Amino acid sequence: MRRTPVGRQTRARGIPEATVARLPLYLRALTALSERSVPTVSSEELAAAAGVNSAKLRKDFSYLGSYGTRGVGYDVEYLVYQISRELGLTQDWPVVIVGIGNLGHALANYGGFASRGFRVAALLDADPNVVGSTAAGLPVRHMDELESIVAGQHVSIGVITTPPGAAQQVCDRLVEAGVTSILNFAPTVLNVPDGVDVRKVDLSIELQILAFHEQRKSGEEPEEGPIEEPPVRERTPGPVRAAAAKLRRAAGGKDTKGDSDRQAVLPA
Amino acid sequence: MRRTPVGRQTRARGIPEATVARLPLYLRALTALSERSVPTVSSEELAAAAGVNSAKLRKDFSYLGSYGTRGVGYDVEYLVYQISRELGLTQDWPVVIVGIGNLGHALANYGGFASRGFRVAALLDADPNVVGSTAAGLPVRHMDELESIVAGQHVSIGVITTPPGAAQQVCDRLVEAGVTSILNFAPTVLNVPDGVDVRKVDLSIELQILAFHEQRKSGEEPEEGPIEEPPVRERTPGPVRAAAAKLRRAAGGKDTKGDSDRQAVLPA
DNA sequence: TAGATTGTTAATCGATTAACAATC
DNA sequence: TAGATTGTTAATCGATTAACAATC
Repeated sequence: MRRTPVGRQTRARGIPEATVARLPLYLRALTALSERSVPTVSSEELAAAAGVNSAKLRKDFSYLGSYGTRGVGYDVEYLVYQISRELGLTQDWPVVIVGIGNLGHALANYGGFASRGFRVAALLDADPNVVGSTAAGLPVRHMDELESIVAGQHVSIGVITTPPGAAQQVCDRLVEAGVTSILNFAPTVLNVPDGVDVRKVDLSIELQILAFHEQRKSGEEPEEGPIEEPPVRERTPGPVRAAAAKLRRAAGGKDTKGDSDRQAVLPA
Repeated sequence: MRRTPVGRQTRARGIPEATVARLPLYLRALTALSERSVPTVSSEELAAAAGVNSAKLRKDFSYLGSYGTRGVGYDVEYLVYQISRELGLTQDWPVVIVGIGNLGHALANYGGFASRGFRVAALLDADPNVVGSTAAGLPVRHMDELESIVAGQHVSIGVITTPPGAAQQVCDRLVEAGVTSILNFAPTVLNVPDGVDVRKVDLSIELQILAFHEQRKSGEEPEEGPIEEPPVRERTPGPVRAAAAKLRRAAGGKDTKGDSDRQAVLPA
């Protein structure tokens, strides 16, 4: 366990992860208020804008310090600054994107990137046909340059948008080169040494979670197959694969969903 | 609170959200094992492949039922089927993608989409210049067709990849048309009625969370400015905006990071 | 039977929430 | 002062984890 020193003055270190994950949401809402020149905001209003409840917001802010004024609310600009600083956004974060396919392209063009301290230091790809093209005005450079770019530009954050098969290998090279934070879009579990953070963004997982809940909305219980035979449970493992796969394919045809009314969220 | 009936036979309903979110990870690891024709796997092995610890995995599986064999492990094919069914992946999920910019394009081409029951029913865009082009072999259709497509193809899942300004409006139309699950890539908080699920994928938020931890790794405490004056706390809100913004810009220049050794994860 | 591994219990930890005293 | 709203407390809830009895 890494132990960070306790704050010298007021605040104790150790902001809960759940709070850290919400700070960007608050910051976004505050930035919108700031652009509308709103001077102050209450926890109730800000919470509504960020999509959380106000008790949670106040608790979250209490980890940062006492930045509000009782009876009044929070000063928008002041809070924007405090949260930005807490998140480390008052400094510049050069980022490399590895794998310039469709997704890498999309990310390179993503506006929100530059807006908050993040700067695309380089786009990298292993494919000679891609290297030399440009994306978002930047040249795509060859993977061979990874190490020198990371070292030369002090890059500590890498984004992986390669095919899944290449992700671990790319990750290893990034870490070896000195990157200590990785945002992984490839559907792969990455193994990294201690001290390296990995976060993942996974479309497929998100869709599957939605499907889980959707299935329940349409009134379907996935427990036992309603009419069809439930797949035979093979107690003795061994040559059961083919049979099980067959069962799975057969079960794939089942679909009571097409009949249900799309509008009815909770049909009887 | 929605109350689902208790399972008729063995299992009680109500799988914890944290467990649901991990089922796709297990499924992916199991699918890889299945492709390698591995017949059985222990909780220890599977947990390692999925990047969790084995106690958690066994607890998770215990919510689904008793699908393992003591002393042996889990039958890979059988478990693939059970988890697929639990997640609702044994049925077909038509999906619409709204907003065919860089990201929408990338998603349309995403292979993992089709692999697990999800099928792109339509690509939609409001821009006449984009409508009629093709992405991933599918024609981009106009937003006007949204309602008829959702109704006609029983679409219950929508993916929003529009600019942030259009997201809520698109969301409203999707919900009105009958969509009850939304995956939102736009950096906007979406308001939806009860019964509609929203999940969000937000690059900017993920990067900010990484930056937070990265800042701590480089030994920097964001508490009080080390040398610079901490920004003046204006107690009386009002015309403080300009001053605070100025302070914020000034503080942006501060950067002790460039000096630190990229390799040293925990410098003293 | 002996060895292996699951499924479950119980303890612990972290996050959420309502309520309200403090205070502007 | 009266009204409003923060910051904090304490209760509750949900998730994680180690340990081990059950059992293949």
